[in-house]
Amino acid sequence: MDQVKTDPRIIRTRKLIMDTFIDLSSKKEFKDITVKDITTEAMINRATFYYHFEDIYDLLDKALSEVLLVNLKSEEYEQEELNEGSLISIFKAITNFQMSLSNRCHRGYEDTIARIIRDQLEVLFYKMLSKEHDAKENETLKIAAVMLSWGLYGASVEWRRNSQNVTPEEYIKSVIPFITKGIQ
Amino acid sequence: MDQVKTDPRIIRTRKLIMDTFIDLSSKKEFKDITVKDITTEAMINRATFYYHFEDIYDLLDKALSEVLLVNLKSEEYEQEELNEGSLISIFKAITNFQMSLSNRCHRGYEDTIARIIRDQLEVLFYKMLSKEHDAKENETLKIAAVMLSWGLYGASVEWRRNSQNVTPEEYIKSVIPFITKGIQ
DNA sequence: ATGGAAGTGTTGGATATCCAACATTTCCAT
DNA sequence: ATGGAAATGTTGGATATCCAACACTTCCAT
Repeated sequence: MDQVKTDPRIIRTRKLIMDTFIDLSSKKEFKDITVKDITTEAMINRATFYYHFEDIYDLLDKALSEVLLVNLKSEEYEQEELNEGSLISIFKAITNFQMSLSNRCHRGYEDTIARIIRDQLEVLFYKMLSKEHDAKENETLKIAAVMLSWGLYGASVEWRRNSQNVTPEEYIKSVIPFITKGIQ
Repeated sequence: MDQVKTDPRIIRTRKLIMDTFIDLSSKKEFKDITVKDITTEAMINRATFYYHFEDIYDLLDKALSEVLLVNLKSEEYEQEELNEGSLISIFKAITNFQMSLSNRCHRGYEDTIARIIRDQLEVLFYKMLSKEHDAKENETLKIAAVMLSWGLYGASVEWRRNSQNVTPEEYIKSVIPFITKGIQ
């Protein structure tokens, strides 16, 4: 996969920072977390933080992406077809992730988080679509991926707001034919 | 206390190595643990191991000392007098430590471990004795510390072998007058 | 408004850790 | 016994991390 393996110090330090950040996130709101908080708690130098991340928003971005990736178990999906089964489990992963976030007070950063989720979904959908379609449809596939990611994300927001009385699976299942077979 | 604070990287790495070692010790016998095992598990470079420890015996030495120190809560005792109360709790610490070790298969290394325990005790006793006696008795105090450490250690071995039906406290309590007031 | 305390990013030189390579020793199957 | 595989220590150069210092911004008590 990776031609050059990354220095173990880098893996160690990034994990330390991210874990500490996620840990702190469950105790404080994001806006009250400073870079110094993280670095002292993680026992790494503040300068080292800036060696790995541009700023604290960059960390938020990467930390959430990582957590979401775990939920999405991306490598597995990339092997799969884009059908009813995989769509349902992706949707469940999204709602799971959002529910887990809601315990961790990131109030005021919904926009950032939403963008991160959609970015991840878009990449994933694009990969899956590419496997089943010709390369010359490239631009079309990208747009399709964008629409799918916004669409599924929007559905998850709607579900969280109004429909938690039904399971995510039930919620999304009925509309899947419109995705796979089109609105006709 | 420490005039120069030690580099956080050193603290981090030593802890990683020691924790990994103690962890491995509960799964394998000491003689089957290699330096490579430890370093790969701890995700640090083998060369780094030799930067901190002479060899694996040096690690055993330092790791056990550290664990024992925690049991002895050394700083606290150093404040205290050498009387019935402190002797009892030190004895309890020793037996505690030995019982915790016996779960961790260090078979064949009793001698090394015994030496480490006695060394630690000797240092502690010497400090406590020095506080209550004149500096010019120095050499005598050192010998007394040696005898106390061997004596208490020996008692703990005996207790472990033959007398686990009584508590360590009961076991040692009766003989304490011989220590504090002499055999007369 | 103003000054000071705390947070942010950045820098250069010091130090710890990594890595690959090497010679040596230990182990053990044949 | 012998040869090869694995473990041990060691080394030099590359890289990540530390630290102290700096200029700059943000906040907020007076």
